[in-house]
Amino acid sequence: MNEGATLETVYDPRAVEPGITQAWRDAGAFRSVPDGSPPERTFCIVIPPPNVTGALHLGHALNNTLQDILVRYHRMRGFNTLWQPGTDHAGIATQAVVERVLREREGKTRHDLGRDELVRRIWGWKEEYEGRILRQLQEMGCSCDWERVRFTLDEGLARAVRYQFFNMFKDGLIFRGKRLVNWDTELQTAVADDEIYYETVKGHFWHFRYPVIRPHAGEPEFVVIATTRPETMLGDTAVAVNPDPEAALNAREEKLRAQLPTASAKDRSDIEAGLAAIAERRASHLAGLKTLAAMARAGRKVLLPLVDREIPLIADEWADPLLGSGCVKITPAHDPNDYAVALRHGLPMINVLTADGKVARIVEPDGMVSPHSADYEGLEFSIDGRKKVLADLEARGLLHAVEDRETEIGHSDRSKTPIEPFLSDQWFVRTGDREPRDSPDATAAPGSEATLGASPCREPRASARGSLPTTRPTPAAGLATQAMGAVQDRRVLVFPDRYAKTYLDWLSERRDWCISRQLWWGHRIPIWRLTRTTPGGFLARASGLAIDSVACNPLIHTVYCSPSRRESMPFHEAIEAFHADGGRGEILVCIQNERDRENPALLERLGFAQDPDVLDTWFSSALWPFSTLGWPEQTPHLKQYYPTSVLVTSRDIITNWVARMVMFGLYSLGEIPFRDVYVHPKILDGRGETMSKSKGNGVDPVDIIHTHGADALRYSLADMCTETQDIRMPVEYLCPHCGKLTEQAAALKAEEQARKSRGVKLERRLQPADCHRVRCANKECGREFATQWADAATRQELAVARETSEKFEIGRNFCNKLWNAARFAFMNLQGAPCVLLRAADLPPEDRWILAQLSRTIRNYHRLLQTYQFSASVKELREFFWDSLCDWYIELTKPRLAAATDASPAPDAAGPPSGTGTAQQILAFCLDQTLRLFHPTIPFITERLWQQLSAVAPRRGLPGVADLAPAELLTRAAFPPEGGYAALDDETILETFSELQDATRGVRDLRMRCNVPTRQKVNVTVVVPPAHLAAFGANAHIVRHMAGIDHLSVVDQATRQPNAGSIAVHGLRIYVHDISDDAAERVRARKALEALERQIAARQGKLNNPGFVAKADPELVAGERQKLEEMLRQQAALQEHLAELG
RNA sequence: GGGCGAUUAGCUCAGUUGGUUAGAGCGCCUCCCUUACAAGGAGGAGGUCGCCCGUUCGAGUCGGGCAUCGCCCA
Repeated sequence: MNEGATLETVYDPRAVEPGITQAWRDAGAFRSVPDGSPPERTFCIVIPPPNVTGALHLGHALNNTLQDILVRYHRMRGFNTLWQPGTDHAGIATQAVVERVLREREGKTRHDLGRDELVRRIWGWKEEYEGRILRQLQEMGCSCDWERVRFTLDEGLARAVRYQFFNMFKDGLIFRGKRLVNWDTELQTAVADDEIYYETVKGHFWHFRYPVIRPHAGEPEFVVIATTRPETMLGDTAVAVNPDPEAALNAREEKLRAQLPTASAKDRSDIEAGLAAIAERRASHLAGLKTLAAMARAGRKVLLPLVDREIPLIADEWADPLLGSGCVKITPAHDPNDYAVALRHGLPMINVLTADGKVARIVEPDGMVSPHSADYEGLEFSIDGRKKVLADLEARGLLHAVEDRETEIGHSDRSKTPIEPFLSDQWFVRTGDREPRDSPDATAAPGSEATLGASPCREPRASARGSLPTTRPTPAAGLATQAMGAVQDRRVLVFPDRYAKTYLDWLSERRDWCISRQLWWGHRIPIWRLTRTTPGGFLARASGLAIDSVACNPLIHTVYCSPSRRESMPFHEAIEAFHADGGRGEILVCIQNERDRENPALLERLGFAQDPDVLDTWFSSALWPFSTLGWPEQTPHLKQYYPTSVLVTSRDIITNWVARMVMFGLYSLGEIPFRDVYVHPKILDGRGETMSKSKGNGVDPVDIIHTHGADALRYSLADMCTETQDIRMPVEYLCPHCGKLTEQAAALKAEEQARKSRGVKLERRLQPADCHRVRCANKECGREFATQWADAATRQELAVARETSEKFEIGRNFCNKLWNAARFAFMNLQGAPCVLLRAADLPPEDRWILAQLSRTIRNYHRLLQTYQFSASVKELREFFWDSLCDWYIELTKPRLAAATDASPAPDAAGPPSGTGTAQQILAFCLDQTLRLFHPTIPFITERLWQQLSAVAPRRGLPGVADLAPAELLTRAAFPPEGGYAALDDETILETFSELQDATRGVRDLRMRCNVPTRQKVNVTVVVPPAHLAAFGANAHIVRHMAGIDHLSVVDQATRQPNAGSIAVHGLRIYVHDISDDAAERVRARKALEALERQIAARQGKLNNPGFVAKADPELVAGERQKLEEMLRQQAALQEHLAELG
């Protein structure tokens, strides 16, 4: 039976992929087994856990394809391999999306549901999307150990989180402090910077007068300040003026003047306007500001109106003499810049906002409630609060002026409401170094507080006396310094290495890491607190028995904090201290065992309450490389696979995640979490925007798998994955009616136009998620379809379009080519032998393809080991397509024909190369090709491997490549790292290259003269006498590949009429009877002119004494040789022209 | 404002320590359904390597400046 005929002529991935997936699963092919393999023979990747907010898009497809390539490559090389899968709970993102659905579908908030019910709903969401994500990965062919799937909220990972938190708390690396956060008053949570978008709104700039207390002679009675947020004045604790307004203005002026000479015309007018403004300021404000700066130095105060608070006039650079009045009110609890000013000057911070967006009770710095508090408390902060503050100031005659002004207001991405800066208590991980004599409980290093809005307020903390001994040494180098060291001394290598700078720059700031989130979805902070506000707190003392029980437990750690100290101490001592201080301090108890139900119950009976916040998702993610392996247990997996081999990720989480994994790995295990970090490009859509779940421009890889196949997806992504460029991936809708493509970018543009023409004002660029119905761009169709973002009604009405990108045709075409080449081989490999072959006996094309193969194998290893994915794919493709298909298979067709026909090979003039040899070589090359390609395109190669094993079960090159049989390609041996030395042959590579050029020369002439491919031509090749024999031995290659009927190889000949001619590699080739002389003359002249230009250039180079004297002698000799070759060609062409007359 | 990167053919991108006539894929043009593959084969056209200055015998490549774009951080 003809085995090739059992394959369809077109590769159909849908028919192949499910069966292959099943075969791998049945064989347990990806199961990890700790067997004590040494580290250099162990390979492990932990997946960057996709978050369960939504399904995966092409960015994830790229990330996971690259990981799978590395994993399969190492598995085939015989490494003990684990790819650890799992997903991430993504606290805020997941909770927000579930809350949004809740609001939209049921009109409820999370408070209506309560904590337990909301969390139950989020688990439901998680189950759905985790399942979908894992299916997406499996459909892509990811060879994870599917029996080891983890989730960041799993029991085992919860234990790791607890263990880590407990240790860090005990070591004084986790502490509580104040911090300004971006507060969403609607959702009542802090949100991250990247969850805020800014909108320009029309507002006002109000100028107020604050009275100066007891002004001296010559001093103003009022200081004028300006603000866009009048209501925040209730929290003012200072007014700032620039310490040296004259110098500040001068510096600004100088800078502008320096820019002027080189500025472009459009910048020039701006600069000139700036200079004019400075001059005007100098005249109008400078004298006054200098007075105020002097007053600030003298310690003068102003009276804050409405609340009658005495606040200092301070000198600080933050006050810009060009802006407003030149003075600025300082509201540390409600503005990040003011907060930094307050830290510099030790100002008190007064919070005047409640969590739900009302004016808070106003508590003065001395701890007393302001007598004026009742006037404002409870008003909607920026609405009624503002109105009342404005009215009251105006009534007192303190409103100086009002200007119109546009301001940028931050809005929460989640609730679409304005963000308020809000001072609140948060938990932090200290990353900075310790002062030499600091104990774990000491204050953070001063340098760590320099960063704006990122560090807690100074919390006075005495050094710990009598703190419990820690099990771990606590070196002076903090987490950040240690993590930097791992990259600096190259224990961790970053590819491409420029990203090491991103990592080091970020860590060098040693910012404290805020780890608390006001959410319900996540690992709850394992701290129980007792404060005077805790209901029944003072009952604690009475329960002596309970105190003893808690005190005896070694798995709890207690810290007592009061305004004057922070100390670890036994529980019962903390209780005593608390009472001794009259309840002004607080007790923090951390419980290590997450299954401990007893201690929390005891503590709660004593009046303690668990902190309501959850941990930042990145806290559990930072443990991922070892928590997934079983840590804190010393499991066999942890022992075998930690540290892992490489982390594959995208550059946007180098700081959030990579740096933190290194910090935690070093802290927890004393060992880096991975040896390499490979940072891959990002996938951009047709408009150059990164794909993201929120924009809705992400394409589901399963859509691509449906239209193009998993291997096409993988091949295309790997092929596009170059080192410096992000991947541009124009997205298209696949019309469900006509099957034609409509560009997403164009559809968005059309939608924007349509909205504008309807008079809708666009506040920002439309995103694919805004686009629910689209009209097909195919004019013959023109029907509407729905997108994946359409609501249920629209989806009911219109068919939904899949999304795709024509970029994936690269991969689909490639797979089809591979399929068909294999198909051809199978039709010709029946009875292929596997015998000892001697290189010397092989025809040149056989030696050539084997030498090419060996070189390709070697290059592939090198490229993949340095994460050059695109180059590695290119290397393989060129071998397979350009060499194996276009030359070797074409050349062996006559030899192979003998296997199927009874008749002898038609190419009797060829060398004595048997059919069997061709079969053996082809089988071997196909075998090696499948192995080489398997990591990249696993499904099709596995399928073809099975067929190959059926057709040619015994294959290889005995003595050179002895191939052990393997049931599954995925478990077969990868070709060896050094290639096959016995097959390397530089000479044949050079010789063959000349033959290829000669062939191309003939083909070129034929095409130019319109000779059809099937029409044979007669050719004369003039060869230098010395090469006559050598060329003659290989002439069959040119003859066969160029469609030559009669080929004569001579050492001398003249042109016959109507012969086309070409010079190549010192040969002169005549193709007879195809050309008219006139056309040939024109062609030859053009060729001569081009040649002479090159000759002139080269002669110029060689006549340059500098070049001859300084350049590498070998290079100069090479140039000489090339020049001589060109001169020979020139002579031949001139002769040819002479013959043409 | 600071950092990183990009700018090479119509499009998307390669281009190694500076050294042949700067390459590939897609698209385009011509020819070919030759028994593996039209998702293919053969051939071709198409580039002042963003701009300026410098280093060098020699610059797409190294240095400086400018322009435009992107990302990260503030």
